[in-house]
Amino acid sequence: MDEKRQTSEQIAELLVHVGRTSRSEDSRSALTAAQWTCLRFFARANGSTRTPSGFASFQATTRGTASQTVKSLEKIGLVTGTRSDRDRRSVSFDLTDQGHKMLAQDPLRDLIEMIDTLKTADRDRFLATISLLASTLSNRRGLPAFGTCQDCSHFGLSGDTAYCACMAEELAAVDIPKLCASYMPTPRPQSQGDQNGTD
Amino acid sequence: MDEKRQTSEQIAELLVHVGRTSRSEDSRSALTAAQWTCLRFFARANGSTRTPSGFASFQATTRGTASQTVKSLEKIGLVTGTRSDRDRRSVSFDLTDQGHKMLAQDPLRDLIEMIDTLKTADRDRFLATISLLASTLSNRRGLPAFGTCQDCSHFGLSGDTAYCACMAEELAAVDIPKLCASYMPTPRPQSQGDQNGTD
DNA sequence: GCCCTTTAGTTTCGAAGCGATACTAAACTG
DNA sequence: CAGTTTAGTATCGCTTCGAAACTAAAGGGC
Repeated sequence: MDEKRQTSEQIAELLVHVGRTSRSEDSRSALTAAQWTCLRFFARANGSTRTPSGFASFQATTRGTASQTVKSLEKIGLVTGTRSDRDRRSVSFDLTDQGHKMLAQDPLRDLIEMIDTLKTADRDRFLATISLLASTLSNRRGLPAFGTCQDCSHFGLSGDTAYCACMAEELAAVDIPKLCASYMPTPRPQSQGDQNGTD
Repeated sequence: MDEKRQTSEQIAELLVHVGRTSRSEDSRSALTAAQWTCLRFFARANGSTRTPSGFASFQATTRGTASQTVKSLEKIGLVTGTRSDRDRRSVSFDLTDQGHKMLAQDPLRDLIEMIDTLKTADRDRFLATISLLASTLSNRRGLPAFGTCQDCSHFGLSGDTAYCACMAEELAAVDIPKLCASYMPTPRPQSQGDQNGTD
């Protein structure tokens, strides 16, 4: 009983600790933690989501702060913005070549490589648990969930073209595995499909 | 192939995200993230470790910064410091009653309760994986490891009294499950470090 | 068509956190 | 008993972030 509680505390603290130390190795990192997160986010979010507002809600910060972060990345040439045609207020950002080059030096690489060395089964279980924690946490906090289009309840296939019911439009193939701010989790029937391929 | 890499990236980002959103719910939290971490640390570290220096190395920050954080907690009455008799330079901090009361509202509670609801097997596996990640990460970064006395290689039992080979003294029962800055992982089969105990 | 509200994005300002530096005092070294 | 190391503190300046005010575009109702 108290044993359980202590284990949970330990896990929580380790989670925070690992997250914290992974974000920006020391302060001699090329970018700040917020800048890295933004760069990563823009690399992984779909067109209508990689905007200042999208990043603001992803980071649970204000639009003003998010705008500053984006602007700083634009100033050093890592991202470029283009105004949307459908909505002339909206600006969508893309990584430049330099941006991609910088992303290759993401301090998170250390952690990622370390996770890569885990056994496949361990990694999958770990992913399942942390996903659960993340989604439960964010909707307990009232924060919007972020997920990929392919996992979204707005997602549909008619023939061989993907479709987003939320945008009410066709979905480019490249956007299917990307993050979307309008993500709605599909009611899921508990995970199955074990793959017993060990690493 | 690339599937694996993508899973690892996803895990790493979720880790950072969960850590980040758990640390301080918004900014209307009573304390800052650093203050919460300090309070938590002082609640869990043993007498010779819950000092400004101990917290500094735990947080991988400077002693100056750590000192400020501690001072701010002292000013609002959550911790009190007492000078050590053995070393008159050193100050050990304890939580006051108010400090314990505050800790009960730790924003990390949310996450802890959530982890409590996991199945025991899942929780244990999760702990094993994240512990591995945390320790690998910290010694890749050259950061000192923190662990409990009972898991430490300096720990010993002679009869029914616990003993710390590092401090060269008896260990109070209450300190056995606590964090120590002088923690040395017990040699796992394969690790070959210098056993030069003095630092 | 026109007004009113909402939303995307930006700018400015003030507060707070943190790192660097310099300092005091106590403990070790030889 | 000098010289060095270590614990802790105080100060300064930079950076970051949130709050609030603002512009401009879109939507809604009539």
